[in-house]
Amino acid sequence: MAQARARRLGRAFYERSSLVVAPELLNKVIVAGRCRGRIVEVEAYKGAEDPASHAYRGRTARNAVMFGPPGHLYVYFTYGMHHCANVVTGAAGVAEAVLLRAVEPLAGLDEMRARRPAARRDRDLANGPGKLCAAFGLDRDDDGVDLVRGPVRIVDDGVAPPNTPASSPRIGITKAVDRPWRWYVGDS
DNA sequence: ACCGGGATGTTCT
DNA sequence: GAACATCCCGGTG
Repeated sequence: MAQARARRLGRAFYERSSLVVAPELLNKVIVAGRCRGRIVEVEAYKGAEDPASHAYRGRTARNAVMFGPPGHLYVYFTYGMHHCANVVTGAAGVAEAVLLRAVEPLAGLDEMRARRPAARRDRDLANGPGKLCAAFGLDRDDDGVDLVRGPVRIVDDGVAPPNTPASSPRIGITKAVDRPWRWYVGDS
């Protein structure tokens, strides 16, 4: 079926609370080079009010991008092996971000398979925060890239977010585990 | 299918 | 020195 032309999200989209931006990122498309994927799972983190956030105890070298202007990528390295990618939201100086937890591959699957040899099925290429960074080739070099003007981008291709996205507590954290700040596309 | 443990190195206490 | 916004493999049922 015909699809509206993809349009890059503007700065204003990101300059809002992570709790608002997170569910709206569902069904948007992340693009890096030839690779494209539909965002199907996200989590919100809110610096000062959120003990689970990297920014909770203030600015450090690692989390500096979270304190910068919205619409940039915050990429960090963890567990000695994996990278995770976040979309920085909120005004400059407000350390909020949305973790990209899962993406459904749309294009560039050959590149993704080459970078994710452990994935047995295509659906396993990017269904996790570390996996999607590997599949799309995101690493520390992408920390701070501008999603509005830079090489990695997030676009709206005409597929609306779910009207009532499924939500649940966040995953893989040990603090503030009760907050239902994870959203996902139900049938994915 | 589900569960348990090990890998691996940066960051912060 | 501990914790970590994770992933993979090999066990068992």
